[in-house]
Amino acid sequence: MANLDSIFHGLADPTRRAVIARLATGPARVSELAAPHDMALPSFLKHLKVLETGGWIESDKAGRIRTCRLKPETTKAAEDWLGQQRSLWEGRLDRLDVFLNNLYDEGKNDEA
Amino acid sequence: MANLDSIFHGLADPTRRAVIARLATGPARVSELAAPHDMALPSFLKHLKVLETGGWIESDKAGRIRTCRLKPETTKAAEDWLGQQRSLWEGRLDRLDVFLNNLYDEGKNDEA
DNA sequence: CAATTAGATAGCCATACGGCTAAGTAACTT
DNA sequence: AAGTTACTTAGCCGTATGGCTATCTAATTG
Repeated sequence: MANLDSIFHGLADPTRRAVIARLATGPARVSELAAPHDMALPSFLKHLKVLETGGWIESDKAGRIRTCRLKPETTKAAEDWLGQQRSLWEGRLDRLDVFLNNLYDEGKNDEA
Repeated sequence: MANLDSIFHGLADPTRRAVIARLATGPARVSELAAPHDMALPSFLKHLKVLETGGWIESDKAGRIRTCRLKPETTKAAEDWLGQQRSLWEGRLDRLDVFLNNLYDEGKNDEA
């Protein structure tokens, strides 16, 4: 599995996110992926390379056609990391909740 | 809201992810955030700046102490984008499912 | 076989990134 | 008032990024 640095670096560019979104709907050849993007092919190929390094895509070549497809498990790695932060955060809210409930309970004790 | 480029760029570095993870457990001052990281303070401050640009953190200063806290809504922006790709992908699987079911139904027609 | 197509590679360029040191400022502490 | 603390700013340095053109190879097509 690619490391988180290269996974997130893959997402930090609109061209690359567009490629991922396109490939999420199914495989495509290089020229088809490149077509919507107003840049020279070698520039675009660098983006594909970054996506490959990040574990977002894989490809193989038949004749002169290279077909790329998404590796959707990489999405999971990214989502997992974000989810862990969320649970840290929500755990914190939980503890705040406990804290506030304790305050409330103490208030009730004061009333008694 | 920060754009997706800067949001994901914020995550593409281990120091910055560690800061986010730390802040997910609660606010902290700059020196406290910097302590675990073996780098000069100005280098570390650049990372904080990247996180601020990416909408991951905000801060304010009381006396000479700057306190940073997480902006957890930014996690949502990142998760939302990933979720959209997932639903594209899963939508594709759904359509594949429909396709396979159609094949199966046609098979039944052949039997009849 | 000649021409075209699909992609790959090499290398140039400007800017961004991620590290550093040195020096500055503002706020406590003594 | 002097010293220390907590950042802050300026600026240098090497590498990475993201764009380009020119050129190359391999596979089809005519």
